[in-house]
Amino acid sequence: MVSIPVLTLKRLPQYLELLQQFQREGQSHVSATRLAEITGVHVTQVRKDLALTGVVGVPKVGHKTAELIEAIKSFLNWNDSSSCFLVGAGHLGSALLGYQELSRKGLSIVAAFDTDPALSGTTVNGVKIYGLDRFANLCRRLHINIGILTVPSEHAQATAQMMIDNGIVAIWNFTPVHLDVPEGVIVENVDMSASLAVLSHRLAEKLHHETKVERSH
Amino acid sequence: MVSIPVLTLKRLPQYLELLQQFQREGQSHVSATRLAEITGVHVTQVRKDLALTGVVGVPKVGHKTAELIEAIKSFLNWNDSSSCFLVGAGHLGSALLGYQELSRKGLSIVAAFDTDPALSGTTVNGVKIYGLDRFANLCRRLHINIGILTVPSEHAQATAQMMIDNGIVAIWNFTPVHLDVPEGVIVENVDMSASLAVLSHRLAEKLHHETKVERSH
DNA sequence: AATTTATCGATATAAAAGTATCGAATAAGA
DNA sequence: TCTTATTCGATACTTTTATATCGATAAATT
Ligand SMILES: NC(=O)c1ccc[n+]([C@@H]2O[C@H](COP(=O)([O-])OP(=O)(O)OC[C@H]3O[C@@H](n4cnc5c(N)ncnc54)[C@H](O)[C@@H]3O)[C@@H](O)[C@H]2O)c1
Ligand SMILES: NC(=O)c1ccc[n+]([C@@H]2O[C@H](COP(=O)([O-])OP(=O)(O)OC[C@H]3O[C@@H](n4cnc5c(N)ncnc54)[C@H](O)[C@@H]3O)[C@@H](O)[C@H]2O)c1
Repeated sequence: MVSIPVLTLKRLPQYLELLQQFQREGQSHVSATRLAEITGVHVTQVRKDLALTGVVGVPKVGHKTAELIEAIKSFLNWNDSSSCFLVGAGHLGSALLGYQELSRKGLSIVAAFDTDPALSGTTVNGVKIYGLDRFANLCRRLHINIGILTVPSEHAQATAQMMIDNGIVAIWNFTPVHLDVPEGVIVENVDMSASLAVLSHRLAEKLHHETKVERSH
Repeated sequence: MVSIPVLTLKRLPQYLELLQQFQREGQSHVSATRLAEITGVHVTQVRKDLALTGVVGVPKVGHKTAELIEAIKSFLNWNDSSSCFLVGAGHLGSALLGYQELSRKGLSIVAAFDTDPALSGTTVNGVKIYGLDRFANLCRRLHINIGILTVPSEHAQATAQMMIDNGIVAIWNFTPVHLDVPEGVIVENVDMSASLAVLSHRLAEKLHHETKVERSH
């Protein structure tokens, strides 16, 4: 089996976003050239990425927008939605509970869990919040295999372990903690710090450079 | 000037997180070997990454934890905090306003902006929310050059443009929209969709594989 | 004091990702 | 109908990133 480059996987949602916009605008066809121009990704790269989803384009016209959207969605398994649990309904957790788009990306949060007794029993955006004591039972009964981790950093590892112990095999980790998990368990980190690091360094570089240029005049 | 690999920049916060944990545990020294073991990054890679920050280690003992922390922070410019504005104080926006750690990563949100009149004048976690009409004036007066973008997708491009028009040169973009900006403006996307895409595909792959194995018995 | 061991840091090799080139296909215009 | 322009998709090439190797160095051990 050909393994898909991670970077391709990461670019696909970007194409998808654009394609959906094009579709709303009523454009029936889109060329790789066009996608490349807008995203800044090299044309050849776009072609390679799209090729992996199995679509074929026609010369001079490109790809059928609808077909391409379907291809990407089905490739990412974003067509039918997977149920998942969220643990840690704090600032970030409740933002995610209120994030409508998730369902369009194949993810449906069916329940949330929090240690805070004040939150227990409440509902955020239609999702009920339970105490942690309910986790094991519900998780096994509903055969949940995706967990969203938004607890404070110091509880990240223990919470991840609890998830795994109850059958969760994929963790979407929003904490900056590196999770130590058994082989076979998928951990995907949403690394805001990483992104901020790039921003900070780039900006510092830019400002520093500008100061130098100014001085030299 | 040697340009720093993006991937190095993205790994640095991960090391930093670990180092700070080690420091709390009272470990005065850390070796690249150790960091490699925990993060899963190859030792040689860790060494190269650290080397870029200018630190030097000593054989057999590694690096001084405190020194390494300082080196990374100063390299990322996370020592002194930059002021920034946040636009779009909705679900995600207010989560970020409540995110204490930001200040430890060199970022200080000094004001937020939202079109919703109900939010105008309120305070979230000590940060005041203003109407958009106040943006231009405040932005210029305070010489803000970083903007956090958390408005609904359909307003992303226009809001980004407004930021740029008022002197913002770096945008931390949480929307899935590809922003079209003038040269010189830094855009850093926090791409949750990208991350989710990797998770979804990996999981689908894993589950599919397991089903196949089961069947073959 | 000599030896072992763990680690560093430099250099070399390998793998992955990105970019360029080119022929083939197809629609639109001459 | 023939030509031209545009796009596709395959292959070759380049650059970047990751991994392996190796000598040097400093602490710990004999
Ligand atoms: N807030 C943000 O915008 C943001 C951004 C990036 C990363 N993060 C990360 O996300 C994580 C959560 O951040 P936050 O700002 O939402 O924190 P928070 O304190 O607002 O929310 C954490 C929630 O988890 C609950 N909780 C605590 N221990 C728990 C446990 N063991 N099991 C279940 N629930 C538990 C708390 O009651 C609270 O409701 C942190 O690791 C943070 O670094 C947050
Ligand atoms: N909620 C999440 O967890 C989450 C996760 C990932 C990405 N995002 C992205 O972040 C963006 C915001 O998501 P959200 O869930 O916070 O949405 P939201 O609707 O909860 O919040 C948006 C806020 O922006 C304000 N707003 C609207 N137009 C504005 C304008 N022109 N200028 C200033 N403010 C304006 C609204 O009043 C609202 O308060 C979206 O693009 C979404 O895709 C959200």
